[in-house]
Amino acid sequence: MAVLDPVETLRRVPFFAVLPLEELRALAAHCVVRRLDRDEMLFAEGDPCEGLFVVQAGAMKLFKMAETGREQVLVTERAGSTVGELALFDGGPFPASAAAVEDSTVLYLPKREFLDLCRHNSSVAFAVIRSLATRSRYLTSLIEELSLKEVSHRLARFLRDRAQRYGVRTRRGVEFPLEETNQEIGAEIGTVRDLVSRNLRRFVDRGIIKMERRKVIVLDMAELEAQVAGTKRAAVEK
Amino acid sequence: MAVLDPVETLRRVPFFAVLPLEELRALAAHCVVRRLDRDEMLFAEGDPCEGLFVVQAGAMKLFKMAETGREQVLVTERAGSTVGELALFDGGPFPASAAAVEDSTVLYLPKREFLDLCRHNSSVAFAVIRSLATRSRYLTSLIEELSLKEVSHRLARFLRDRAQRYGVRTRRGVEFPLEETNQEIGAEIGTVRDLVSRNLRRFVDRGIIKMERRKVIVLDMAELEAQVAGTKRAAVEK
DNA sequence: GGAATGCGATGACTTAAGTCGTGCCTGGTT
DNA sequence: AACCAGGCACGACTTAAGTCATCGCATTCC
Repeated sequence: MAVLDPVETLRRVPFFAVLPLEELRALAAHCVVRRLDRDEMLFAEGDPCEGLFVVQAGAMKLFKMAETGREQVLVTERAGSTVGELALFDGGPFPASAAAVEDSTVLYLPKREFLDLCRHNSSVAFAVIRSLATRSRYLTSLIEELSLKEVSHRLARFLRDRAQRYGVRTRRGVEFPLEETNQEIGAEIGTVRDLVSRNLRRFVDRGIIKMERRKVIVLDMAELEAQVAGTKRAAVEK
Repeated sequence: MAVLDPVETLRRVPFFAVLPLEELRALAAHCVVRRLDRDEMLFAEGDPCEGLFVVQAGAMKLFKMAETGREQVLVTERAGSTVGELALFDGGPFPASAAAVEDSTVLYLPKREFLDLCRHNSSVAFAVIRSLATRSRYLTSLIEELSLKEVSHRLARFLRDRAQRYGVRTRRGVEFPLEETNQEIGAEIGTVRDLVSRNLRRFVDRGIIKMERRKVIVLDMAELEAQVAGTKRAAVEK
């Protein structure tokens, strides 16, 4: 794989995209590249935050972990997304941990340079605001799911999202690969390995999906959507 | 009650506090005051967002509601806090509903004026960024609680927060009023009325707290703290 | 060709969470 | 004083969620 150009990476970040080339170059000059193997930690919850990370290749997950080992993924960021800006802005420690989901590279931009840029360039600041708002909106919907929906609905939503993003329409239905283990899916939708397995099987039994090795085929998209819409019990029709 | 001064209200908002008096006056001139009775809705999830609301008196809750009627409070904002800025920045509809927790008044500032201000005044923009970051941090901790902690721990945290904010140390322990109904507490910590009742009783039985009318007395703060720290089962000592 | 390993499947069980119904206070209203 | 409504208490029950242990199948690694 060719060495990636830091300038191109920065340009993919929504709030740097507005900068002219020479400013991007100046920023890139302050960046340090870091490679991470799969599952390697980028930082841990509680660590002090000294700069901004930009995902250049691969993917990073932001997650909370309980002493029991159970984990909840907050968000997974891919190329062109940033990690750690939250702690950077309010000055506190990282609110969650970050680790590579696959082999990845990230750029590290020291706090100082980034904050100066935000302070002096209002179009960057404004774009940062927009991206923080989008993130808050996402967190809000995660709270809604965890609090008001059951595991099966969260799993249905997860599958539907994958189908929309990576799905290919074939004569059998909408197909997409499922790389992660049940354990990882559990961490994303807020439950454990076992329940992911059981609920997947339930979907298969009901003819909503079909599973082949590391691949899912959605047979009945309408029914999958209906599952997503569900809420906790009592919503059962009378 | 005397009529409140809009300028004073705006000055309490962290990201307006930096403005000189004449700018605050100019902003205030664009504001419309609105009174709400307890439980009156300010806006509903999905409504388009046309401006920013600033709480002047009373308190507004931001919440998600399921068809079953079950509700999850995201955050409660009091005087000097804003409501609705999230949708304003990313241009989407409101991600949650808002209603008055008690009789309240809010200022309404049209989108246009506020966005212009953010775009042209970088110190306001920067302060907005900081407040969005703080809010995200809060949402993150709510997700952690909902996903990784049990109802009793969430209730313990709720009680501890109240004790810290409103508690008065007496010879019996730390006392504070508990205005809300079990229903409302449930909506805040992500459960139903019944479980709040049962878990409160459990704390009373164990001698951690004592309840009198609309008042709570924390008898054993150390134990309450220990409860807050807990996670889901398996963490039980062996 | 095993041996080790990690993951998925699954049945049996335990427990927290949630539901339902009833009855009792308490505070406010007329 | 009598009444009513809202909220709380509580016991009995149901169910989703989670735990545990076992088995089997691929992959990978010597």
